[in-house]
Amino acid sequence: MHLYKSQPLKVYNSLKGKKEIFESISEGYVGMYVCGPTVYSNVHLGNCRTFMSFDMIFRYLKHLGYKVRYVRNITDAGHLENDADEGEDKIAKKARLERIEPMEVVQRYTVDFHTILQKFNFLPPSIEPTATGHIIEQIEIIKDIIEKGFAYEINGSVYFDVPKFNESHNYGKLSGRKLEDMISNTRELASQDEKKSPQDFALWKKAETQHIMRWPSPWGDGFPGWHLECTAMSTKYLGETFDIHGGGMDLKFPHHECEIAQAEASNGVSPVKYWMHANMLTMNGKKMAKSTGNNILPEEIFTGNNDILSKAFTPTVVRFFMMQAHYTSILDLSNDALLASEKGYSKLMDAIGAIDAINTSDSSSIDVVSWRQKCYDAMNDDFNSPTLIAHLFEAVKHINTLKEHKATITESDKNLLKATLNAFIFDVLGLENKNVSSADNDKLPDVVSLLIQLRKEARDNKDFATSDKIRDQLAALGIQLKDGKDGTTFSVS
RNA sequence: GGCAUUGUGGCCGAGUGGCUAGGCAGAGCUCUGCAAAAGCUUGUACAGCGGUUCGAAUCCGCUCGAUGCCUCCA
Repeated sequence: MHLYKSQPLKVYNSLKGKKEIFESISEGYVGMYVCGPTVYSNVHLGNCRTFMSFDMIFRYLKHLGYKVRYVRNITDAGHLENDADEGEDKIAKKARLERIEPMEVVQRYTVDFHTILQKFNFLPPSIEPTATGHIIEQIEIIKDIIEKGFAYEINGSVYFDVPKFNESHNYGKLSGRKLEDMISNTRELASQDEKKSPQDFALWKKAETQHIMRWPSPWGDGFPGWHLECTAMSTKYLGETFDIHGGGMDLKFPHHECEIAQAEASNGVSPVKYWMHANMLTMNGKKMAKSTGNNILPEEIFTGNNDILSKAFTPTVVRFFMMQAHYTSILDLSNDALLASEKGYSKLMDAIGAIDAINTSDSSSIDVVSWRQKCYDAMNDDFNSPTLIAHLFEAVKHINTLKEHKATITESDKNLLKATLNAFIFDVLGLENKNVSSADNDKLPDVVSLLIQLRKEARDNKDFATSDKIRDQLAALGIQLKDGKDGTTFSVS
């Protein structure tokens, strides 16, 4: 019944720097935590790629039969500007600039985040907790860490004592850094820093009087450090040790390194069995940055409203484009790449739509069973979606060959082929079928069939002026007719 | 400067120590009333320079380039 028993999965563990056989801590169950967005502006397309990678991973784990608890947080406090005036909270800053309440900022961009993800056909996580909803838990962890001697309070703020922690633990094991190197590479700053060591990081920050996002604590009014929320929420919902922790490559250090330190200091055990990091998205070969203008919002792709694009692209085409690269590779977005993906996606959907009409035989000239296993092998190899897609196009070729009666397939193989394609394309990759007509135009197939019939009659009478008129005018409406061995089909673009 | 990831044919992108990735674009053929679609055929790719090896794009070293990070603090 459970596929995971027959389909051994390997994942690349950033902590070890190699692929490992995936064995969940509790058989049949997977706990997965992914660092969610800081909701102070519209969700970045690069962020979407990270979350989409983990959406696909979530989907495949579920497909394998695991019961997955997927926790993805919303950071609505504590994430400070690192290059701004005074280390202001990103959300508080936005609120100040727009003269609205911080929670209005949070609400606006949380809604934006959910809207975009829905367009991309994301599955909702099992739990989507917020940092502000877990202040009490965070304070408890800080108390615990202080008690164990790995943190100190000074002037109403609490800092994690990294050198102390490093004496008995390994700070830097995830990012491959050594504390000594970090110390020698740190610029000497003017010594007004209240931290004992530049490597120390804040668990709790004292709120200055003008700081509006503040909570009471044993150390006075303040707010939690950014790294702490993830430790608090992952521990609360997934336990002291859980299976998978994911996030963007950019969070590896310091964020994830600090999470490990906090959890080990507090619980005495390493929090995560498999660390997984998704790689970055670039555009036209360069990093995406608002400052250089080399940046694009998801909505601008859906509308085509951006200078680098020649047209609009649907969310599912963008999703297909992203799935064509491995999640650990840098992916480069460009108009040409999206155009190529759009055509490939179309071809895939046309094949899906053509399966039902295929005639079956007593024997198969296609080995569907081993093809299916190749699809699983690809996904089992650290979620290799691009290789999976290569295999899906093999199936496309098979389907088209069958359509031309140049191959044969049995009824059961045909059903297996169809079920496998549906499972991987829609359940695992999360693509949506554009050929499935919506309620608004569900009469379209009948109408087009009528026109196809009229065109056939015209062609039979050698009235090519009429037949071409039907074909060309439908094409102008975005409906393409395709003449095949068994008559004419159509697709809508 | 340090750490990490990375550099594949016109474009996007997999992969392995010796055996086809795949998609898009291009070329030829088949089919077709003509197209389109589809099928078949077609590409002296693996940043550069050394090394290991019978053999490396795949392992090692160096060089060059790309991407991320270098800590809540000016």
